[in-house]
Amino acid sequence: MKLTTKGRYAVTAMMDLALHAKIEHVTLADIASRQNISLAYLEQLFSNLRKAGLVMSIRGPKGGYRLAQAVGDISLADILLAADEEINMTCGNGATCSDIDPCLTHNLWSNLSQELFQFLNSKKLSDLIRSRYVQTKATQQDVTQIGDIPVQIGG
Amino acid sequence: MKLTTKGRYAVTAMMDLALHAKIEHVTLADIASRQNISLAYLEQLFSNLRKAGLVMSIRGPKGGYRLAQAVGDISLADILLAADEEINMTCGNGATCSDIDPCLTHNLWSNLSQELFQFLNSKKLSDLIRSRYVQTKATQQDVTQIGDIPVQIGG
DNA sequence: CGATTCCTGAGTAAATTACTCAAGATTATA
DNA sequence: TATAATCTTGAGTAATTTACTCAGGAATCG
Repeated sequence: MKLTTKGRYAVTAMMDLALHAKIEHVTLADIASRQNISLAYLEQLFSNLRKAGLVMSIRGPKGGYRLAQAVGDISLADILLAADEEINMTCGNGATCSDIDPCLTHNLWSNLSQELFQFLNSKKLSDLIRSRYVQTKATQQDVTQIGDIPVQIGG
Repeated sequence: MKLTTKGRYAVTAMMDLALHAKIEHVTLADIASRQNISLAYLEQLFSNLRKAGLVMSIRGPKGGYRLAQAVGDISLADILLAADEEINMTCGNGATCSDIDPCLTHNLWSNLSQELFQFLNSKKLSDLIRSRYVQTKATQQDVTQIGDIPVQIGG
C-alpha cells in the first residue's frame, strides 16, 4: 500500500514537465537538477512514459521532452501505470484462484482495485499543478537555475 | 501501490474470524487450514492484530482468537495498519523536506494518503462479509473441515 | 565533426518480504 | 499433576524487489 520511488519520481517529473509547458523541450538534465533525481534514473523512467504515450521526445541539442497529451487528459493513474506502478490488489493466489471459483477475498480485492483506479484516474495532471503553492514552488526552482526561463503564473 | 501478503492475509484471517463469530474461539490452526496460510505466519500476524486491539486471545486447549470489536467497528484501514501495512504515500524526501518548506509533491502525497485512508476506513469488516458469495464460500470451507460447525446464514 | 541529447540493456548493493524454526508460557482436562 | 493444545516471542534466512549505476549507442543541431 505504498508507492515506490519510481512512481513518485514519475509524478514529480510529469508535474515538472507540465509546469514548464511553455518551454518547447525540457531536458532530463533540467528535471534532474530541479527535482533532485538522478539523470540515469530519469532516463529509465522516461523510456516508460514515452512508451505509454504520455510524453514526446526530440533527440540532439535543443532536444528534450514535452507532454504528449493535454494536462487535463493525463491522470495520476496513467502516470503510475506507465511507471510500472501496479494499481492492483490481488488475492495473490494466482492460477489456483480462478474467476469460476474465486477465493474468499478475490472479489474484495478486485473491487477495491477498481475503486482505487477510478480514484487515481480522476486526479488529472491539471489538478496537481493548480495549487498556488505548487506554482510558487516551481518558480522558486526556476530562479535557482541559471539560464532557465521562469514560468509565467496566470499568463 | 500494491498490498503485501501480510496485509492480504490479515484481512483474510479477520474475515474468517468474523465469519465464525458464533464459535467462541477460533484457533489459528483452523484459519491456517481453511485459508491456506502457514500457521507460523499467522502467529506473527495475530501478534500484531492483538496488540492493535482487533482480536482477543485465550491460551490453552479450547483457546483461540475472537474479534475484540464489533464487525461494524473494524475497518480495512484498521486491519491493514495493524498488519504493518502502510497507508502512506510520502514524497520520500524525509528530513530534507519539512512542513515549513515542503517539496513540489509533498502536499499532493499527504492529501492523497489522507483520502486513501478515509476510503479504506469506510470499508468495515461487516461490509466485507456481507456478500452472498462470501457467505457461501465460508460454509463451503466449513464442510470440508471435519468437526467444524457450519456458519448459519441469515440466522 | 563534435557536442548534446535521448535511448537501451545489463549489472548490482541494499532493503524488504515472506516466510521458517525453536523455545517458552498458559490453561483445560484426563 | 502430567500432558496436550494453544497462544507468544524472537531470531534467522532465502528469495525477491527496489533503486539505483554504468557503459555504450543513436539521432540531431550547428
